[in-house]
Amino acid sequence: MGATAAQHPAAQQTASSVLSADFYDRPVLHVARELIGCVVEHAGVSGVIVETEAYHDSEPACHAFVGLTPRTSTLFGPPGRAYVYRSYGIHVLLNAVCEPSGVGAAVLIRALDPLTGLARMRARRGLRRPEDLCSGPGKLTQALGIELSHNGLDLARGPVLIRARDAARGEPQILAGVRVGITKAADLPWRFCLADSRHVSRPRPTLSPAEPRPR
DNA sequence: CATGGGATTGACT
DNA sequence: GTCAATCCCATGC
Repeated sequence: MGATAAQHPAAQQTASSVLSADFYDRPVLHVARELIGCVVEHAGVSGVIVETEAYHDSEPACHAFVGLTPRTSTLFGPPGRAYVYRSYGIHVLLNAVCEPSGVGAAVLIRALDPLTGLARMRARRGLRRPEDLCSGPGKLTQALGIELSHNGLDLARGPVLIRARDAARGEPQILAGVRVGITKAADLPWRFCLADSRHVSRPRPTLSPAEPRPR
């Protein structure tokens, strides 16, 4: 195969098809990168994923690092479910659970490019510029109406859905960098952003190509 | 049962 | 640039 990794079969579908569990049943870093360009939808409100981060129970920034507890049971459960939790007592964050049952891993959805339901997003977020509606993990759950009650639900069955990338648009240009807002394992370059997107969350950090060229 | 710490955001100096 | 809001949950007594 070429320098660009082959795409997972579950991602090679029409733009409207929902990603199935086997898409998520793979190394979380692969899923995090390939979720860029996919679409998150809830009740007709949707956006294109432009920023993700990977978390894995082998590193201390991941909630699952502490092992199986009531909180982490979703993370250790089957792939393709939503892991939704409250952050800083205020915000709700959405993740996609990855890797087989028994492994605690997930992709944090950090930013969307608003696609449909812009009026409802503005109603929930207040009048904002389009770049402010979904440019952060707490912002996008508010814009889409995602709540704690969605924790553990199947992302292939809804009400929160993730649809495959539109293959007709070609491979997205993806940059990698360190994760945002964590103190442990802060050096891992497990953040992925769509290059050139104006909808990425705040610090537009120093990012490097996700798939480095041979030297 | 008490405590401490966040995978953030928006308002303010 | 600084900082408070606010709640779930892991941990320890």
